Amino acid sequence: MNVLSFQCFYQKFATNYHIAMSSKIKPIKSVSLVEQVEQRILEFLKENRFKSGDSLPGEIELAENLGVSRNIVRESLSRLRMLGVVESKKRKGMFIAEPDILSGIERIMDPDLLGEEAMQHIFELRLVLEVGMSELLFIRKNDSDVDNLQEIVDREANDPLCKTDLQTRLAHEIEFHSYLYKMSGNGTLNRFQSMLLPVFHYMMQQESKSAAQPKRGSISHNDLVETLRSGTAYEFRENMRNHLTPHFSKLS
Amino acid sequence: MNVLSFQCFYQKFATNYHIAMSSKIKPIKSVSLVEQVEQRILEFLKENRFKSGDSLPGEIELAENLGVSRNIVRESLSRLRMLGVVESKKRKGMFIAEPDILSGIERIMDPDLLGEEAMQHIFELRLVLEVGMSELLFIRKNDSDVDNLQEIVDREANDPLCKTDLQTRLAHEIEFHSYLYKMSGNGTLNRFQSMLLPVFHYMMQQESKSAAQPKRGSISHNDLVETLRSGTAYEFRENMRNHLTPHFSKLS
DNA sequence: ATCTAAAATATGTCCTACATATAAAATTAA
DNA sequence: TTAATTTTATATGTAGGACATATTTTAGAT
Repeated sequence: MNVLSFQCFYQKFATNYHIAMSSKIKPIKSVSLVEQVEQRILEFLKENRFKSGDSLPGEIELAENLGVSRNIVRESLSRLRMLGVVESKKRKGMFIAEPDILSGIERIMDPDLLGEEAMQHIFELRLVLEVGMSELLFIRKNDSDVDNLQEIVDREANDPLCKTDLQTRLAHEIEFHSYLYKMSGNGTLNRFQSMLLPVFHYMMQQESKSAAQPKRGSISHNDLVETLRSGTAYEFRENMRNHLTPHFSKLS
Repeated sequence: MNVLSFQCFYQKFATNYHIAMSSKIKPIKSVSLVEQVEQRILEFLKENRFKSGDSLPGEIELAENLGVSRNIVRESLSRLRMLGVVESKKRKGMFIAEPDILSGIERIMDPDLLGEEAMQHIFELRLVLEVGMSELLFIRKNDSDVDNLQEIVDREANDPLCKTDLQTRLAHEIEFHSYLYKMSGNGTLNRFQSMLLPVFHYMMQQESKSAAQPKRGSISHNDLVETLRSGTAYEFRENMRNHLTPHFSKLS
């Protein structure tokens, strides 16, 4: 299917150059043309429900009908391309694609970019996810998963550096928990966790630096594996909560 | 602090117009200049740790030193602006800002844009969050929160339409659960949930359409409020899990 | 009919010019 | 001298034209 008739889409955009503000006070931030066009295109794509693969009008046609320069349209499309909403091929044109929920997050999930508050939120989010994830794990776990997890735990237990080196301990910690996300069978959740690692790593170091008490919960990784093998989702949830107690106890 | 000395940043970018592929096979997707520049700028911002508010070089200077046109730089910066990594003022130039983790998601969280798999992942994610959220609620709840929640539940119980109209039932359902996120004290989590609503709404309608059995768990909203008032985080977690049983039971 | 070469086309990139807003400087008024 | 006002300088915002590049389609040759 090809996208035709953009009439409703184009309506009176070319005439209204500036944002309309009938009787209201002037807004603080005047929205740039790029943002307006971006929103306009997004709304259009939402209203008419295009299938992935449908083709869009060319940039020039869009620009002419919207009454803006091709540059503006290109900047808007560049943003949508980043989000995965559209794709473009050299001579074919632009197509609808299925957006990637995490493509935006992926770019900015970094301790050197995010603020302290955002990182705190993310760290809490991680705790929430790991406790709430239990049900998914029990629905989708299989024997080889548990075996692999057991192997990870054994490697950790036999690593002599684990007692002394924080980095080593962190690496094992991350490997274990990462595998849980993988087992969840939820690709988005799994990818999110892997993106979250730098922030997680940063927060853990901060934590160990300030408190100087890397006290662990009474539930070990090994206990968790055992619960996963022969326990219930309900038990695993509470054990995970217990395992994460050192982190929960720092919240306020 | 002003950003000076971009030497390391600019290094041999102007010379290498195309991506280097020394001995490897040609990649499937040749990365566009915009993406390269976007990545380069992001890396630069990560490596040197700028405070929010630091000023960046102007577009023209960036373009010249990177060996690309101003258009390319502008498209890249437009993306970063969308993510909230940078902000720009008319005569001042561009500044570092604290990125918004959810700005990308906000734009695409729509049933008409996302694919079925993505929506399934998001729906599962919602279940995970609400079960895992319990601890945050008990850490941050206060009396007025519980009262407000009780009021929401009472309104639901006294709404006669609740028995017959699916939309009404959904509205109450959403109001209740939304308030829980608000109570979590985690702004990012709360905003995420509000963005998630359209997808949630869509999935619930799909569910009620297919199964025609809107059977509820044995735990009601009223039970959850009571648990929140005088129970423990542990009890609330399990009650919430029970409340969501109709949804969990459809997973595979 | 098959393979090959040329043309057509939409995106990708570059360039120049001007519009616009606003901080900073210069000027005038009190 | 100080305060208010006007002017100027500057970086982003927008416009439009030109060419590069890749790839589909068409035309042509074997």
